[in-house]
Amino acid sequence: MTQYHPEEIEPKWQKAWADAEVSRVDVANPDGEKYYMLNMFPYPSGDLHVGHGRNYILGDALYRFFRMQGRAALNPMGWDAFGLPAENAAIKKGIHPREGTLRNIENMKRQFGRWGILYDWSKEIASCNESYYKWNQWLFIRLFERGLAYRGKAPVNWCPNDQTVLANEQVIDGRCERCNALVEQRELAQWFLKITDYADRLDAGLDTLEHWPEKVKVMQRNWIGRSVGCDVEFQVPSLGKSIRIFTTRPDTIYGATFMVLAPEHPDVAALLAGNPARAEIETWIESVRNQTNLERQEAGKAGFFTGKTAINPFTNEEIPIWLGNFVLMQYGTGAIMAVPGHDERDFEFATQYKLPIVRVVEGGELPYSDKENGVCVHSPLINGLKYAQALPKMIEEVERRGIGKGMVRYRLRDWLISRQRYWGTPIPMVYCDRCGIVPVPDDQLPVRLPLDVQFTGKRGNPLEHDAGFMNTVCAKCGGAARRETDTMDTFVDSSWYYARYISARDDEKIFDTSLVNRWLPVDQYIGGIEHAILHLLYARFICRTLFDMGLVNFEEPFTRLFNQGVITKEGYKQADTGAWVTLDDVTIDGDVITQTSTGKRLVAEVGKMSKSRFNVVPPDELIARYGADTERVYTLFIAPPEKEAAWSDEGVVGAYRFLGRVWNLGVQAAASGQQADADPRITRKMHQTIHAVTQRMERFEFNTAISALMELSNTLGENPAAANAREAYLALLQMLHPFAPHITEELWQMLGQQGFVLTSKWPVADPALMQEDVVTIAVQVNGKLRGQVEVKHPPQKEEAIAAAKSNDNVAKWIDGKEIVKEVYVPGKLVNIVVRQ
RNA sequence: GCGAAAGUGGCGGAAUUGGCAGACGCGCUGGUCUUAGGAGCCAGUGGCCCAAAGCCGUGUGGGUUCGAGUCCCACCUUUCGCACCA
Repeated sequence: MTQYHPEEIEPKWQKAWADAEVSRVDVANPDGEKYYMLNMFPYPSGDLHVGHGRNYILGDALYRFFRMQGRAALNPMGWDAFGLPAENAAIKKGIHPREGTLRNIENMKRQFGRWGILYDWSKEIASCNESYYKWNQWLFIRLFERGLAYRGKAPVNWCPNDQTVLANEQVIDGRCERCNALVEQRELAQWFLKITDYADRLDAGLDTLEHWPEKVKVMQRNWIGRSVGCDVEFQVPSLGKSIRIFTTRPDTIYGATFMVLAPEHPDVAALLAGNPARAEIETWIESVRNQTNLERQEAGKAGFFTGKTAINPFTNEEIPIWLGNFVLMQYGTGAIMAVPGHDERDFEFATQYKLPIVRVVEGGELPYSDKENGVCVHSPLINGLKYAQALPKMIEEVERRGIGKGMVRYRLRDWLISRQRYWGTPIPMVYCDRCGIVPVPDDQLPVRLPLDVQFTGKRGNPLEHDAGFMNTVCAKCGGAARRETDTMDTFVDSSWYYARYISARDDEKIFDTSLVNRWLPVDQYIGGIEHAILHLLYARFICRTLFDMGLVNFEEPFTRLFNQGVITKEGYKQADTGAWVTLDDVTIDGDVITQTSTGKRLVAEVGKMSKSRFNVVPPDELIARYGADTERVYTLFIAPPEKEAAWSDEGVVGAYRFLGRVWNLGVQAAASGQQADADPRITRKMHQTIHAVTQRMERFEFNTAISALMELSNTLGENPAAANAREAYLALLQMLHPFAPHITEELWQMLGQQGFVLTSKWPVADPALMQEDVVTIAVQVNGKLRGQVEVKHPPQKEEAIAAAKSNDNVAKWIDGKEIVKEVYVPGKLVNIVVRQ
């Protein structure tokens, strides 16, 4: 009997699919109803492990399923190819970022191929290629023209030793990860995209995303942080001006007993004039300035009285103006009215500094901030009202008096896209002494990244030392000018790539609007939860700007979103130092785990696969031993795909055995054919399985879809020579194909079928044939299971109850007792209730 | 602290609307084939006494119901997200 040799058949079918260009889609003339599915394009880090595989295998299984369902499925892939790691490798190992990146891309493409994943490579894109980043630059200029790209000041992490800007992840405990120097904060002029202009639309749009995980929408909503309230001016007589505050609770304004400003507030200097403690306060302000928000919070609330007062416009009382470390300059106006009776933070501050606390809302213990039930008191204009009525009334009054207006504010800040880095899209702007900031004209795009540069890791961005790049002429006046040396955040690259796939080779325009409108939005987007906020929010933002430019006719780029869970595996670390240990250095003896080389005690910890934990499972070895089909089946069988799942080396064997059994059934069927009589169990099981698997595929229940296929295979194994086994076996191959594409193609061919399984038509279940002719009914007495009876299909109530009562064991429990009630659940259960 | 999700055999996990808890697989036990088995095949496998019968059993405690893993209330644990945003 022929043995199952995955290493022989897998390359064969990978080549056959490639030769037949099975995954290529003609977007202008699709063959069927479009289905655009997309895996988030990866950063080409070089080596994929089985944890990464989950994402891509899942996508490929869906892709194959939808194709077999007759959809024109598009499944493109590309590379998020710019970014810091490649530049770090250039500094550390002397490999040019481009060279390293291209090499990694080649390897990852090879790995995708070995997994049997079908992408339409004719549409491949890599963000580091000119043909892509040219359009990134083009898009940036369009945003600039619309006032959505602007320059502003922002602090950066600066390493004084290396003379360079550091990303947050390069700062470890406040020090440079490379040279260990203390990192400073520096203010630099940088490019921003005005995402805040779209805050309201991005927030409202979330409500239309029915097929997104609730979790992701909540995270985005929190990030946008929409708050409705109003601004109010408080007069400061000693300064002869007013200070503006923002509040979401103008209904509590009668309870505002003091005011607090952020230490960075512009009026602080004037307010401190004449304060005897001024020097001390200024020292404090300086120390707070150097703290991050987190450090401020950990320090606890602190503040100082400025010595000046403001007038509460509703009580007309003088209230003290304080400075406080808990008030943030970046939000609202950097100043608040403090209502300690009805705000926990204000309450804490007031208690600490013995400031007056008054109640203006009745309903509970102070601080009381319940907006649902609280009722206003001591607030002449709104007494007796609840928040819902008091809020509009107070806003109206504030506006009538001309001391403020209703406001909606957001926590969302503008998107800082400047990176003082080489390996990214150059921002296509020029600084001219005469004309100021001038965009590079479209016909001069792309602004190319020079390839011949030195990577030292010192003196900042290599582009700043490249005279050929820096020096240019102004497009407006023709005079000498200097190029922008900042490059773009790679999230810009990924904010619109899903549209570029449709026109990946178009050199004339960013994409073909009519084709993009035909294929987008993406029907199914698949990726990790780590992109729940930034990538997905930026993509939604840029999509809206494209909509406003008339380039697309939809505002939401991704109709359905799926976040796969991570794959974990146990790693081992030293109990005392916490240092991770390689697997080959671990000795396990019952519950005692020791490090072989040192004899130290180790502890096992299950976590995400990563090189630093030495717990990655490389697919190459696994595939060499069991084949890609086994890895695919196991990966999808291991757990529901959205859940975290622990990889088990033993578990893989189960998938391998299953495929081995499917193989043996096929070999048997091909050799002997079917001589025995048709087995009605097989036909029933086949239709039941088709029904179950189809439904489970649609619901992403791959683990139970596979278990249904195992059941069908087990049923076939009980009677492989039945005359109807072949038909059921072919259906099994088709349904197994999305999970195990290679073995199913081989067996399909072995059984003399024409064409690919991939291009065959997904089987359809006949409900009439699913029906069992004998129905097993569970019998309970007083809700406890006491027996089972069989009745003919279709089951009748009277018949079922009569059969139940005549069951020996059941009779034992009801004899001589009064029957109170007989419950019948059609086709499933009888419950006889007797008086005890 | 706030918000969300989840707690089921030794393990991963099944169980549309409340209706036979533990499908499927791993592991384990026994058998079989074998020079050999970390391969294959067959059987068994929630706990309590070997079996039958029975009793117990889905984080804990209550409740609703003929019937609860599923619904309601309170609590415990874990994971994730947010965390001075006025």
